Amino acid sequence: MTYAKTAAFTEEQQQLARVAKALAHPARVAIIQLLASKQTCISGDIAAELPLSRTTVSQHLQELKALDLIRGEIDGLTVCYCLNTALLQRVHQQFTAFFIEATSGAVCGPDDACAC
Amino acid sequence: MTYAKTAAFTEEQQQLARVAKALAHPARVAIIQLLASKQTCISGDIAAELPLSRTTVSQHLQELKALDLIRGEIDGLTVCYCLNTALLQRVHQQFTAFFIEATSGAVCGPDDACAC
DNA sequence: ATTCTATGTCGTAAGTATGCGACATAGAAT
DNA sequence: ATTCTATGTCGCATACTTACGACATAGAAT
Repeated sequence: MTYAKTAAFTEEQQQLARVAKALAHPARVAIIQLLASKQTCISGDIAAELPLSRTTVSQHLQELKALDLIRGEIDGLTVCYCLNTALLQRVHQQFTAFFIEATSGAVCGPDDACAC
Repeated sequence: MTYAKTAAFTEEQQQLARVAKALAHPARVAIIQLLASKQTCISGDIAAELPLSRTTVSQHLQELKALDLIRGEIDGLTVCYCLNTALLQRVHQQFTAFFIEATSGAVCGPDDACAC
């Protein structure tokens, strides 16, 4: 039974890790940036703008959609994706809280040394 | 030749993805939180506080160290880890820039609808 | 010198991610 | 009705991650 000690951590830690995982591939970062830049929620044009096959892009989209970071709406033949900005704002707050917690402590030596 | 389209994305996207990947496991989130909470940069005590074997924790530590997010300093028999707060601050800024970019655009319908 | 202890590395097993071609589906166009 | 087109799903190959026991190393303690 490898893989799956995840449950042993706090929900907060799991949530942060889950979102981090969604951002852990440049294609998904690129997709979010694309959706943010275009006013229109482009659909399969996303695939055309990325150096990946349509299939692979579709999978990345599903991963983002599974976390509800993006949403898709069918419009006839095409599908229209857009960012869930409300969720993204909440996630931003979570990350900020984490980083503030992480950077508020004792500082390491500026070069390479621990402050032990 | 699977795996490795990474190079086709911008350095910025790759960098964000790299760090996100480091945070993409609750154990590593927990490690950073632990190091932030303890004043002393504890070493193998980290392993004792996590529900994972010493080996596995060591691997997670190496991953964080590889990105320079944490630093280790040998002190006799024990090793003393601490956060690289300067880097963490820079990373925080990168994430913030990304999230602001992502949340500044057109907002989705509050319920479920795209604004296409 | 020998033993003890804290860490790290190796090897392995099993799960997961990445990437894509081929197929399926379903609306649009003719 | 048939064909075209935009998407999604399946299955596969390969690579990476996670997790851990067993071994290696190296300083401390006796």
